[in-house]
Amino acid sequence: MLDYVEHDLLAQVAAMYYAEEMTQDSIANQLGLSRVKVYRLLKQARQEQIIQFVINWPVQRAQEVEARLCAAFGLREALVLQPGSNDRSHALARVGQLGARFLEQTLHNGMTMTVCLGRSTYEVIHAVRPGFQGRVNVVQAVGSLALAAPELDSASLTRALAAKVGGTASYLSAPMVVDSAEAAEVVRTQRDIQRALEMARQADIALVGVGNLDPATSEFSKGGYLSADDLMEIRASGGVGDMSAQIFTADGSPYTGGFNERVIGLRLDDLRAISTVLSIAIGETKVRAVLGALRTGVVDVFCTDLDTATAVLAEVTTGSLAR
Amino acid sequence: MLDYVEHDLLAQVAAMYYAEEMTQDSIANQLGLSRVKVYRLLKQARQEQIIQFVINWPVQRAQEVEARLCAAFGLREALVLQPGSNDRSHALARVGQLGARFLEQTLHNGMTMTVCLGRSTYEVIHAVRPGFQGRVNVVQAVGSLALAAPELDSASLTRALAAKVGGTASYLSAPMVVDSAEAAEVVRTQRDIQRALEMARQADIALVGVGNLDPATSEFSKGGYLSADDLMEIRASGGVGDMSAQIFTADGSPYTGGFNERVIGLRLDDLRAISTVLSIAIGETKVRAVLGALRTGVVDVFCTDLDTATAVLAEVTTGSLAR
DNA sequence: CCATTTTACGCGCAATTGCACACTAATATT
DNA sequence: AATATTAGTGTGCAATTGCGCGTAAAATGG
Repeated sequence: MLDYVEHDLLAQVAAMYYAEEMTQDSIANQLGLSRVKVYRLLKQARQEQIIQFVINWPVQRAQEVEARLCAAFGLREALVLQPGSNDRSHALARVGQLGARFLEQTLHNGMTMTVCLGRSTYEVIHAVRPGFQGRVNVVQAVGSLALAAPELDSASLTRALAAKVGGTASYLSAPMVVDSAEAAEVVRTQRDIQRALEMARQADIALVGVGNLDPATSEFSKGGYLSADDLMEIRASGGVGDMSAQIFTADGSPYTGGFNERVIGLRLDDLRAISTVLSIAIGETKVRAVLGALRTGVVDVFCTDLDTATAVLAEVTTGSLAR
Repeated sequence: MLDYVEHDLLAQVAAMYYAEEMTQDSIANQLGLSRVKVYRLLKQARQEQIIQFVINWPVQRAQEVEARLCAAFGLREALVLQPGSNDRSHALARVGQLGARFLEQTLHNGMTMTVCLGRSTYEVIHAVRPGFQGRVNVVQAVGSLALAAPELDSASLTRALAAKVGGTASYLSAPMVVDSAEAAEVVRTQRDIQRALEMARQADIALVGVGNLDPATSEFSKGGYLSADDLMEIRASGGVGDMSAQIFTADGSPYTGGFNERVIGLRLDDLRAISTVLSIAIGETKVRAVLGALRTGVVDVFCTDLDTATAVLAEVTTGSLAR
């Protein structure tokens, strides 16, 4: 964590440089530092997110599609980003912002929230603006995974979010997947684990991404927990995607092939009991996974972009459920 | 207002430059623009607040003092900024942020809010981050004033806030002060004025600054509405400060010397009826004005810095009410 | 206590940026 | 139609910034 005076200096310098558009040189003179020092402080300030660049995208939501999504899946709310005219490289970041705004609106003092893992989740948390929504208890919803990108892990995200909203972080200090259902049961009964899981179950809000089980992009395979073959087998026996590492089938029921039981984290039933489950996913490759996810009845608020939303709606109306 | 595609381009460029730290050159190449063009777009993006620099100050609130303020004046909430160790040039901006966070927490869909004028108010609005608190109706609380700094006027602030939160602006198209109480009565009965005032009275939240009546700094004298002599006379007959251009005395009662009646805007009684009046003020010169303001019973939430707060509390305990 | 590693600092130069100025196209004015 | 006016665009150069590298100070550890 950052010392108060350091933090203050970083903020000071960042304010002078960005907000007041002073040159690094004059900042250095005024504060009695060398210019290089100022340069480095600025770099650190960006790194530590002391300064954040909030971009006011011209958000256009596709309200008609939102309404159709709500109707089709019984959602409480849908947030569908109408993409910008030009490139869509920022699509995920912008959808993340959309989700972050929802969170900012919804989070209040004293609430508990629980977060899973993945890039979509990361983007949402990243887009949350520091402020004092204050005293939010952030709980890790699922065990840790040695990912290729460690900042996408559930524990990292828990920490990041807690830092942003000035709340406390509660960690689930366990691996995400263990070797057998029996081992998982043993782990789950450990006092600290049990406590963390119970806290997560009591959360007011859950933030979950939707994973597809594509060997090329799935976090499972990147983390080395499941080989491409394993994934293919799961898909062959009906799995289409996961939330919080709980795999489900195309009709939204839990996958019964024996993976879910090995996971330390919230179950689909646990999520269903949470009053506000915010789920985010975009991309052509995730359409079938999203369809399954929405059918689990777990999701209350779904956030995506127009392409994905229309693809999902197209899939559901043509009734092409065949695998 | 800004075209969607322009807005999108500005956001695009700003995102690439600031968030992704690309050089202006590479942005230009990628988007097929000249570098100078990119430079100008960036400049515009800052100007139009398409990009905003959110600085995460290490906010330390002086909770003990907050509690004492609440107790002394029956406030619902007090927000007192503990100043940073080094310079305090940013004090007002930081207090503004504190106020802005409160607003962001408090504002919800469909609410109505009303704003006055002044630098403190400006800073709060400036510090509100764009997002979709959505569909807030922002109403001008007091007529317009030809200020030295036009961006501090009630109408400008109304527009600025409405743009930020993506809501609608309702203007009170009248001068702030007219020549006589009779003229004011005539103006107030005009249909549009009446409508705007009524809407302001129904507001859920009011944002007001506290003015002192110092000829050197007061907006009144800068705007040429009151000469230094007039101000001195008002002070001599008991006026110590104003909120929403309504002057009050040291004990918090309305000033009866015949200025308030000439103002087109919310009266103190109107403000008192609003459930959340957020008031901001800092500075040694405002201590006596603040003291009076807090005694009017109008203010529900007061936001300031530690110096001002302690000075106000010192004043109230020593009982130095003498003018 | 000294050797070794780590951390912090600032010089100097190449890359990047800010901006004055000149130039062109579009629009308004006579 | 001719001319003034304005808005937009690109060139060139000075100012500013980014960062590799050598040096010194502080931490580590035997």
